[in-house]
Amino acid sequence: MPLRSIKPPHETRTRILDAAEELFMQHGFEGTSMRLLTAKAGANLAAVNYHFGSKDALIEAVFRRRLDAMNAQRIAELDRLEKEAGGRALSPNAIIRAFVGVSLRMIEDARDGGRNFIRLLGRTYSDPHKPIRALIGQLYAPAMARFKPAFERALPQMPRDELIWRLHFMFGTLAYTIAATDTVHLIAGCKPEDRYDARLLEARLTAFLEAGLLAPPHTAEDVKKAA
Amino acid sequence: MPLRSIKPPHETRTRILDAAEELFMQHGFEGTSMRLLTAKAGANLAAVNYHFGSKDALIEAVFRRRLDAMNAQRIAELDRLEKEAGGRALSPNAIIRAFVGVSLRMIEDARDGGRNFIRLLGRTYSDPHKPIRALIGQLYAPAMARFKPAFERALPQMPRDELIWRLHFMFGTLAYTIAATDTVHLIAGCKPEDRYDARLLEARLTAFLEAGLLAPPHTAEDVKKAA
DNA sequence: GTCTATAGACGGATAGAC
DNA sequence: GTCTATCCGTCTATAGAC
Repeated sequence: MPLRSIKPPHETRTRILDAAEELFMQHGFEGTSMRLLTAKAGANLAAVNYHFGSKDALIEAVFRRRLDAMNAQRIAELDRLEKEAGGRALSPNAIIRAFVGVSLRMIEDARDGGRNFIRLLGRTYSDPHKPIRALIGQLYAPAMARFKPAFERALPQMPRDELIWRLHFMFGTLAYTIAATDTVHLIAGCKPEDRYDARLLEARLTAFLEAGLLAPPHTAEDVKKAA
Repeated sequence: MPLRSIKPPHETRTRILDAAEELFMQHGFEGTSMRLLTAKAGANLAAVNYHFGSKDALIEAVFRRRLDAMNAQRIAELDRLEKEAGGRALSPNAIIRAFVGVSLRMIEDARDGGRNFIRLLGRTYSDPHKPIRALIGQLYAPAMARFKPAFERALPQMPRDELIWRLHFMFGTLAYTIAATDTVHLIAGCKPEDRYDARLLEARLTAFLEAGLLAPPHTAEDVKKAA
């Protein structure tokens, strides 16, 4: 058995990606220097350029590593549900769970750093930087193309533009929840005990999102009241 | 009438704050240099340190300028509603509108730059940087202290921990909505026409939030399903 | 209050030895 | 693949003239 270097748990490339997830989450992309990052990864400063080419390419690699797998998991889950249902339409509740469950379960995944990534992802949704937006949009496209028709089928009576906005709101609630779950104390005054119990959080969030998705449509009067 | 400098519409201090809102929104705090910022403001590089002391102090001033007024407006609106209602409890719908309306109306306010601030605010909610979090929490505290009891009174039957989570979700939906309203096309595939009609957006968002707030509580079975 | 000039630290990226 | 050394640009902040 060959001697292994002192460095692992993982290879340099992997350690850099792990460090990047944590530091980008904490300090943002521009606020994270390659010096700090490589130091945290136990790698040399030049290693980022050797393995990824540039800082920007590293950022892209960070998202590709996880998002493709996450969205594949969502689609597989939806496939499974539809197969189980035979020809019957799925409930909105089940479709919501298939989407949000993947993210929420990662909150608990402290072992391999999924928790860092999911929080990074949550804060990146509200980053207006164009290349980032384009990348995120591209990586989500397959899942969106699969879930939107599923919701349309589950809610055939809902106007399409209303549905789009409600999916948008749901997406936003999820994004904020995964980015800022540890700020509930802003509202509570103290931290609830269950904040990292993914199953309880999924039940709470799904109840909220399902009700919002199925809300009665707004009326012309509601629009007038908003003056 | 004395000759005015070529520089105004506003004073240097104001122009710096306006430029800061726009650039911080676009590039984040760390991604915005004082060189670019003062250039955009038509001011000298040294002006930031003269007027604010440091970059960090400028960041704080950017939030103080708007948030105190916004939250005072929210509280005044709630005062007015309660006075109108005499002793009767307010509807959750009305309380929600009093809170979200202030933010949503600013989305349309391109004239004095409120739109830039509101988008900056939306993305700052998911910034984990501790001093920023502390500042935001501090500036929101008076409004939170006023709105939480109002919701509790409107929903006396709802368990307190459930209410806290639902307020948290509502806060998050609003944050994402104001930060990323121009990304609906991610879901839609094309941009809806009404994205900047504040009244329509308020009606849509309020319908969603009210339903989520009033959702039936999750059951023990829901938690089990989330495995 | 506004300017120029500059200090002094830090940024990403690369060349070239091993 | 990994290292050291270094180029060169940018950063915040300040000193001091006007």
